[in-house]
Parts: sequence; structure tokens; C-alpha cells
Amino acid sequence: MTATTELAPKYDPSAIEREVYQRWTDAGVFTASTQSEREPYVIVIPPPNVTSVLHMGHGLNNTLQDLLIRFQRMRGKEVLWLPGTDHAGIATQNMVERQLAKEGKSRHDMGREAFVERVWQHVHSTGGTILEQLKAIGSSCDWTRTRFTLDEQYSRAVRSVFVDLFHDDLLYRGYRVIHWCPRCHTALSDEEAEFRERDDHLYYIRYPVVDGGGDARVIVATTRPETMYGDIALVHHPEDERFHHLAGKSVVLPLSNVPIPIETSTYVERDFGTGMLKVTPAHDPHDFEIAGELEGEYDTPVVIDADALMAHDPRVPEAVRGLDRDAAREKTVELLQAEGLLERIEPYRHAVRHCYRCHTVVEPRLSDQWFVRMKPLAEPALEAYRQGRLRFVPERWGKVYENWLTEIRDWNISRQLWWGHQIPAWYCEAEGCEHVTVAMEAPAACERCGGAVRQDEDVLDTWFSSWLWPFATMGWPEQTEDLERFYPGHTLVTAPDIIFFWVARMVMAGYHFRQERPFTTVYLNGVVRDPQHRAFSKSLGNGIDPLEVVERYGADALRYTLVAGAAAGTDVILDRSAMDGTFAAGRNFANKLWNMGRLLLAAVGDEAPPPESLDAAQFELADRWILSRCQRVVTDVTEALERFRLNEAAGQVYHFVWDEFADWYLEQIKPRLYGSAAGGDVASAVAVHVFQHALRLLHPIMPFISEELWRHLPGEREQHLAAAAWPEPHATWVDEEAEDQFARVQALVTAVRTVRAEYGVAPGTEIRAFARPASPDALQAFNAEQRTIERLAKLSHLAVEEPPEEVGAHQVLPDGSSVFVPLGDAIDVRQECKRLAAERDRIDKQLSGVAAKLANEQFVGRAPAEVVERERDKERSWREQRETLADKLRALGC
RNA sequence: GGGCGAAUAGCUCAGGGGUUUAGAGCGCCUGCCUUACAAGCAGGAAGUCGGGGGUUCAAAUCCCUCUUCGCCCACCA
Repeated sequence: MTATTELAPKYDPSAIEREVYQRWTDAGVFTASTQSEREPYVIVIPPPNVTSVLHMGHGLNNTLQDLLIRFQRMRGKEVLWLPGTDHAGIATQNMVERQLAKEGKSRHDMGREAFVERVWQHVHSTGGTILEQLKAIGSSCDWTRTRFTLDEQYSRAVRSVFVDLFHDDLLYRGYRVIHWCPRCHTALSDEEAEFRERDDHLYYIRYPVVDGGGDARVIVATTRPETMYGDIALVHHPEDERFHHLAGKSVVLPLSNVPIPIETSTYVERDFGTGMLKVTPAHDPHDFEIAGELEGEYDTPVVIDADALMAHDPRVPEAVRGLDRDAAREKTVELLQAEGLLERIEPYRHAVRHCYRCHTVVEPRLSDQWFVRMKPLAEPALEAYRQGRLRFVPERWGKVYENWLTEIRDWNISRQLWWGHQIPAWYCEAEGCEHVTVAMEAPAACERCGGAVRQDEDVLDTWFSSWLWPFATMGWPEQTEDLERFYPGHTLVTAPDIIFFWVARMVMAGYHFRQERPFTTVYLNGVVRDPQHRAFSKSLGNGIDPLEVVERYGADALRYTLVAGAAAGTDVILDRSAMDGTFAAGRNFANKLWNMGRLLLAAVGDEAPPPESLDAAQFELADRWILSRCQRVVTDVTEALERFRLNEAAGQVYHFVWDEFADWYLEQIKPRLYGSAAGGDVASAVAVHVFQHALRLLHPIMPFISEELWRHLPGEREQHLAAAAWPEPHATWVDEEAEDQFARVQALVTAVRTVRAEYGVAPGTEIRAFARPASPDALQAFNAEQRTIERLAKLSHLAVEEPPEEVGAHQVLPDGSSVFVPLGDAIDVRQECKRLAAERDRIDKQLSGVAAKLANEQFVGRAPAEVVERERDKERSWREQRETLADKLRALGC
């Protein structure tokens, strides 16, 4: 017999988690094989930033992935959960630049090579921390396949994609206005420039009309007066009659004193501002487009530089040159006012684009960048969704995906950074030859003229490497065994905020480069928030560190809380100021499991035969009941997991294990286990069997404690639970009769307990009870389980017969049976009368409700027969209860 | 401007046309240190399911509308 002392009375997760994890990795449980015959199941991790540390969002996301992975592994799939990290261009570069700033240096002081070397150092020293932290929450990734988006092999994949797209004319170099972060000093894609509401002003500026006679003015409303020095024209809608008298005229650009023409454009909204718009092609993407459509040649004066400082340009007044854009705005307004050219200023709230990394207001900037032509790539990705080959859970996110792909615009992939994949394009430096060589490796010379070449200094958008993650991690473009075996994958688990950045683009890349979707289901987990529904963030300090939770409550408690608290795709609210309350359910549950394990270890021998090997005739009602319940729970939990109803699965195991197995079954079999009743071997065999099933069902959610208990219990302990088989329901053990009968036993025991509690019968006092069964089934149940009932309800005597004429308490059971507990002097007759009268009134209310329903011909005529029948049963039950109560009241002489 | 989601017990949330009397965890109240577990056991209180209207024999559930929160998208400068 295994000594109980092996397990401490309180579960201490920190004492076992590390070792358990070590045993899994030692045994290679997480390593996927390309050789097995099993069906594959693949998840690629959303690669966290290489320098990041684990936060609760990762905790939730990876717990869910691990749950699915462990579930499928136990179901016999050849499972691959591929881990890795992302080089995170802007984020990582910014981080290292901040370090340099503390040393009083900038990356420009060091030069590109030294800076990149420095970033690598940083990555090597701190990078990968997050992967270690994932182990602490139990993530069963295949660590032999860890990848990084800047690995040499991965870089080849990225370059290869660039070259392929270029040759397919899906990639081009374009000169246009893009989003520029003046702080990060790089271009951003549309997705990376996030809109944020901002309180601003609308400035109404007077532009004097050239030869307009006297003081003719055109008034233009703008939010950005400082860009006016770059104006090349004013435009109004061609059908706007208010301005027809100005046809062919020009205005003087105030402060710059250059004439600019008045033109027309259908782009202009007549109702906004004054109906006249200033065109600043270098500093507004739409103005750039308008300018392109205007007749004639126009310059595109650049009046704001890369640092968002005003240019030293003749158009810019001297007093404004070199000011940053905000100061320039103030100064410009001041100058306009001085010249009487400012009509008025109105408060104005609008959405302004900000850098998604540093939240600086983005500056539109005219420049050369590389773009991916997205429309053709989006087609198959859209088709896949519309034809149901790609599924979203919850479904509503599919519409978000579809909408974005439908409205898709070209993707700017150039970043003016040093950290990342340098663009594999080489420009010819020979005079007059403007040829661009795009190739996997540096060409020795220009492929057209043989002149010297210079590589594009920019790097690629981080997402231009991560969109290849599902296959570049498997060795693509080489045709590897992994690729053969594990692509396409199956489920992607991620947060909805990167549907555009990542999910949609992976689908596009998957179809374009592999002619196959990268996964079939996208499960979107929610966002972790605080009780005010604010997302966790460092600046707010409202976050909870998952590792602190692991330390205090254990990884399983963390996982249980996250899984049980996250219905498909809904946000998870966690309260930092109430850690104990937040994680209590998981921690308490783990402790409960632990103690159930202790009980079984103490009571059960070193061997427990499978219940099938026992003589079924020896099974008592409780045995048949728990075995039957167990089969149903296996079915329900399996189905819930298959349907991604993860929180329901968690709830089902929890309630089965705690409310049914522990509170009823284990309590019921104690006399048998302790030898005071016969049938101990049957009880322990059934108990171990059911508990083992529960541990299997629980393992994907709470891997550590389930594995540790599994190891101690008799059974297949030589095998890791992580690699054990998922249970199959045994239809032959489903026993509805036993479930019904045991439900009656439970009801009767509960009724007596209620009486004891309500009438304050001392816990030690044994009492008598008289049951009046409502049906032969009920009678059979009471008779069969008389001893169980007596024990669990602390009865000295249970009689299934007419109760004596005595004062006592009366309880009605759900099936209409009733129980009477004589209480003699313990009862206060007047109090009891009051209590019973209140009870009678309540029943009358119910009764009249049901009666009214049944009197309604519409209901009886139209509702399904079973519903009507149920109502009839209800009425019968209430009526009986009513009569019984009336008897009781009479007996008491109320 | 368009779209999506949420509003259910003190708190955090499930549920989703008829399932006895709407559920869970935490918290609260009462009684118990019953030899697996006080991180426990037993019992209990607590909700007119955000407001209003509608469809239906039947609405927390479906439809409309309003209010309040949150999110996403968007070229009226």
C-alpha cells in the first residue's frame, strides 16, 4: 500500500510542477514524430516578441492552445505545437535604442553594423525568456522545433517570398504619401497607424484672390494650418455654384506669398467647412491623389521633414522654419492673425492616426516604399472563408475578416529600421541606369548594365516575415519532412486584434505559396481586462503577472480560472486587488483533487482491478450510478471540447468531480472502504476507475496535478497521463434507472439535512425519519439504499411507512415523495404553524399559476404534448404538496 | 459616419422560446475542526435576467426601440 504520508494534506503546486514538467520533457512527450502513422494535429504558436515577458494575455492564449493540444494528443493524434519568437522590428529596435539613450548614445553614433550586433546581444541575453515562462504554465510545445523569425533558414524564406512576389508583379516600388512615425523614424502600414480620437481645432484661413479686386478672399477650413506652406492649389466641387465665379482664378498662399490656382475635384465634400479644400500633396495622402488628378504639372513641396520639423524652405516663413509641427501650428496661427487672415477657430474632435508602437501622431510623408499588391492575394483567402473552408470561433469575427479583405489596400512593407530582414533589392549606381535587382543573394553587379549596386537600406515589416510562420517554420522553401507531414495545420488560437496584421495575411500567404490554407479554424480568445474593463497595460499598472499567480496558486489554478472564465471569445475580467477571490476556485479545486487522491491512496490497495473484471451483481446502486454518470460526463466533456466550448468542459468536469464523485460517491463508500461494510473491493475499484477518468478529462485543463496524482494511483502509472488515451464512454454502463434511483436517495438525504439545519438539531443527534414514496420506483430506491440514507442523513431509523401522529417537520421531494421527521419538543408549534402557512401560501401561488396555464385552451391546444404533460405533472405535484401541508396544519391545530 | 459586442445575485460571469421554483464561483448568513480536504462539510439568504414596446399559447431567450458601457472599421480636410 502506498503510504498516505507521501502526499501532504495541503496541495503545494510549487513542490511538484517543475519536476512534473521535467518528466514530460525527459520522456519526449511533446516531440512530434514525422514517422508515426497517427493523424497529425498542428498548432503554430502566435510568436511572442522575442524580448517580451509573459503577461496575462499570453497566459490565456497559451493555456487555450495547450488545452487543445493536450486534448488532441490524448485522442491519439500526432500532435505538433510549434513554438518560437518574433524579432518584432520596431518594438525591439526601440527597446535597444532606449538603452542606448541611457548611455547617452544613439544608433547613429554606432552605425548600422554595430547597432544590429548590439540588438543581437540583447536578444541573446534576454530573448527567449518568454519561452521558458511558457513552461511554467505547462505549455506542451515541441521545444525541439523552436523557431525565430530571423533564423538564417527563416530569412531565406522571407527573401524567397520577396523575390517571388516581385517576379509575379505582386510587389512594386512606389512613390506616395505613407504614414511616417517621426519618433520611430520609419514608415508604417495602414494597420500600424491607429486612429485615436483627439480634441483639435478647425482653422478658417483667408486666401486673398489674385486680381479679385479689393479684399476678395476664399476661406478654407483646415485642422493643420502648418501644412499650408505646402499647398499647391485650392479645390472645390465642380458643381458647387458658390465658387463658379472664381473659375480660372488664383489665390495668394498666405505667408508664403506664392500664387496657387483654384481647381475642382469631385473628392470635395460641399457640406464640410467652407466647401473649399486646400491641396497639400506632400503632407496628406488624399491631397496627393487629388493633385495627381489635376491637369497640368505640379510640384509637391515638402515643408515638414522626417523629424516633423518645419523645413528650411523659401515657402516657410523664417519664424517658422525648424519648429516642430505643434509649435509651427501655433506660430502660423499667430502670423495669420497678425495679417488678418484668420477668419475664426472652431473646436473640432476627430480621429488622428498614431503610431501603434509609440503612440506618436503619425506624419503623412511622401517617399519611396515597397508595396505588396494585395487584391490578387486576398481573393483565395476570401473564397476560403465564403466557402466555409476557414472557420472562425466565435463566428462573428469572420465578418471582420471578410470586410477587411474586401476593402484591402496595398501593403507598405518598407521600414526605415536597422533591425529586421534587409530588403533584398539592389539599386544600380551607374549613371543613367536605374535598374533594380531583386534576388535571394547580393548580386556582384547590376544585372542590366554591370554597374556597381547598393542594397536597399530598409528592412521589411515584421509582419512580412510572420505571415509565413505556418510554413517558414517548417523549413520552406525546402521541401522538408515536417512540411510534408505538418502543413497545413489545424487550429490557430490568437487575439482578435491581429486578425488583419497576421491571421488574414497568413491565409493569403498559405494559399499563394503553398496552395493550401494554413489552418482550418481560427479560435479568437478575448482580451484580459481589469474590473473597469480596461485592457491590462504596463502604464496603468492594473495587470496581474501570470508567474506571480503560478507562484501563489499554482499553474493549474491559473489555467482553470482562465479556461472557466473565458466563454468562447469573451473577455476575461481579472481583479488585481482581489487575487485570492479571483483564483480561489482553481486553487480550491486543485486542493480538493489532491485530497481525493490522498483518500483513495489511503483506502485503496496498490492495485485496483478494472470494474469490467468484477461481478456486476456485486455493484450497489451508488456504484452503478457513478459509473453511469461518468460515461455521460466523458461524452459531454468530449463534445464540449470538440465544439470549443472550453468553459463548459471545465465546468462539467468540476461539477462531476466535486459535487457528484466527492460529495456523494466517496462519502457513500467510506464504510465499505474502511471495512465496516462489505464490498470494499468493488467500491475501491469503481472509485479508482472513475477518478482516473476524471483525471484524464481534467488533464488538458490542469495538467500538473492530474499528472502527479495519476503517477501515484494504481493503474497505468508507468505511462504519462499526458500521453495516455482520452476516455471513451462505455455505453453498457449508462444506467438511467440507477441515475433516477440515486437522485431519489440524494433528494431524501438532502431533505433530512435541511430539516436538521432548519430546526437546529445538534450534529451528533441521530433522528428518525419516515418517508412516503410517491412511486414504486421511489420505494425501491429508499429500500435499496436505506443504509446509505441513514448514514448520510445521520438517521437512527428510516421507515417507509405512515408517520406517527407526532409534531415534526415535513419536506416534499422533487418527485412528489415526502419525508417526515418527528421532532417532539424540539419544535415550537406556533413558529411551525407560521412556517407551514407561509409554505402553503407559496404553493397556492404556484398552483394558481399552473392551473391558469392549463385552463388556457390556446396553451393546451398548441403547445407540444410533452410540455403540457409536464405542466400537468407539475400541477399534480403542487396539489399533493398542498394537501400534505393542509394535513400537517390540521394535525398541529393551527 | 458604418458595424460589432455587452447589460442576469453584492462581485466576476454561464445560460439562451416551455427543463419542477433562472445557474456557477467568490462574497455573505447559520451550524459543524465528522480520522481526504476549514483551500473543507451541511444548510441558507440574495436576481421583476438594463428601460419601453412587439411577435407567441409561452420571452431572460426572438424582433423593434431607447439608455449606458466597451471594441472595431472609416479619405468630410
